[in-house]
Amino acid sequence: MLSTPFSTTTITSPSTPPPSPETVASLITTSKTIQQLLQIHAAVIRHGFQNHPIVNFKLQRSYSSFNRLDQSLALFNLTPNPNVFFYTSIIHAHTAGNLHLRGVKLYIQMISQNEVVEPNEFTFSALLKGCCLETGRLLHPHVIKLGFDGNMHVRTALVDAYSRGGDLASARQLFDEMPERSLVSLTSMITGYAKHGDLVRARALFDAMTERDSVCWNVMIGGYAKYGKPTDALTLFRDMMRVKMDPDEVTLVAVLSACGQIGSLESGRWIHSYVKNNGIHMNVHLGTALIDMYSKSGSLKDAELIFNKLKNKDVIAYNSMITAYAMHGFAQEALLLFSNMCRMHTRLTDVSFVGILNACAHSGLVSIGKGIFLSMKGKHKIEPTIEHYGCMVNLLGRAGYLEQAYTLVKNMKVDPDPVIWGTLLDSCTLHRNVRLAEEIVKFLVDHNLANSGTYILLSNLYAATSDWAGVARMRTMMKDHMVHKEPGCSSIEVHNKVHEFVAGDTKHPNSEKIYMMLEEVNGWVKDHGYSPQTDIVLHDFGKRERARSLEVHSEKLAIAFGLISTEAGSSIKIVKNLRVCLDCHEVTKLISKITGRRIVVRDRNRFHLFEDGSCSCGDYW
DNA sequence: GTAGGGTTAG
Repeated sequence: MLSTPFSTTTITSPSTPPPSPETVASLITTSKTIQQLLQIHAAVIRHGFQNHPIVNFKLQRSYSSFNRLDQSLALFNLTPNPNVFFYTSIIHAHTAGNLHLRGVKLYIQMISQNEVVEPNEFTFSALLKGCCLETGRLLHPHVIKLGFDGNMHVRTALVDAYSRGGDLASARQLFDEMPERSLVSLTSMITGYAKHGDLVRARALFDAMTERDSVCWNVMIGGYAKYGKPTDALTLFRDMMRVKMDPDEVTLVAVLSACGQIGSLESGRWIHSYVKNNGIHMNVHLGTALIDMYSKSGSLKDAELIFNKLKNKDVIAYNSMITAYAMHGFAQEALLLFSNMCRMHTRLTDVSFVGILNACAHSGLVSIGKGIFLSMKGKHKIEPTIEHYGCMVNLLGRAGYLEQAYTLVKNMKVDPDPVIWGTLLDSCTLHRNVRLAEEIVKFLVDHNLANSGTYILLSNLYAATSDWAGVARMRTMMKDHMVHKEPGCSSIEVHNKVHEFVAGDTKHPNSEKIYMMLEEVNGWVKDHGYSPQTDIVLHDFGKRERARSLEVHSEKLAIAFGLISTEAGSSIKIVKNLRVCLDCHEVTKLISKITGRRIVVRDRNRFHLFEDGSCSCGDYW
């Protein structure tokens, strides 16, 4: 008791008169720790103030601020006839803790009990904060009926509820009909657009703002980062720095995510230095974002350094590190972290399993992977999603257990997606299993699920087994059922500028030189006895496809550009949106041997480090 | 004595 100002000076000293409730109330507000607050609370009871409305109110607020909702609610329940202040505050405590249903219940209680407590505009602000769309729609008529819809805070909270919930039309109408816009209401509307991927509308509002604070910058940058526009995110971040708006942790987390997507180690390191040089607190969000950035930019070592130093690591930080190990093919390290998490009784998430199953898949650890997959539902009570099935299909298929993989797909509880069928077909090609591939393709065609990739895969398989009649059949089928698949796209960063290539791309200013380099490369690899497999397949698949039959996979273009635009001997780093194909993988190995360059390719699934003719994945990916 | 906008992983 001696450590608190309360106990030493005011309450326990026998020589001074007992404190007034007002004095106690003001002491409560100044308490810095939960321990201090508990001591003050004890003294409150000792002095018989526990029924004092203001003292109880303040105690409740303080408990809420320390996230002690249990104590908060107990005080509320002890208070006879709580007024609108007390109701509003306890509702706010619940909604701030994501317990909106209980907040609404308290609201219903206040308006339906015998002696009705009239809610005010503050009550609705509290109720609407972070609520879901349904709750917002439910409360909206109440707001109108009581005449609070003209209040700036309430109106903004409504705009926010609709806009977060995805009813952007209603949000926009409320927003447009506001008597005046504020920075906060604008940000709320922008957040709605940004969260739901309408970055054009978000940006239009953002550009029209007359004042901007860090929050709205963060929303806009974060929107770009989230919706696969990392270069836009970085460009906007540079604009932010140019106008001397200081970035905070939230900004940097978004920017790091963008750096990771691009694989831009240089920009990522710059952000890391910015954190160090500007005394920005390394919280778990920022740490996790750095781990993610470093691992996706190819530096597993830096990711590990951050992870080991990071305080208060949560499950997300662990997941990121496991994913990092998986991406780089370090299954044993991933398994070690995974078992540490299990030992600490950390509540694992679905992402933990995506990470660890991928780690197993990349190393062919079939029985361990199977065991972990089974433990998901059994021990951890997590229902596998399509992604977990995807990992298992990859694990089983790559390792040659094709029938097991196919059975798993046929029996899983979720609908298979094109990616999972693609994975399965890939495995059939790898293991030359024409029969199963045909069965799968027939299934896909019958169910209207086939895309151009499906036919190309089967066609490749026929070609690989010299079944030219099969190749011809696929050409016809492709003409009849043309469905497009995601185009391959690779990027490379040279001198702080990202260059993007799609298959067959001729848009780059240096295109001519790039194709000349490619010719040279083709000559080299032929001299090394390699003949490309894919060229024979794509001859006359209709007009569009004919243009593409001359195509070169995007990573080859990126590598060729890397070869002509970087110094001899330096590493080349490529980021690709799809998985690297067998042909490109073989060719890249040869290029690394012939040129003596290290070539790092990050594909959709993992890293490949090509060095002196071999790849870190051990040809297993 | 009570209110409105932003955060990470596949």
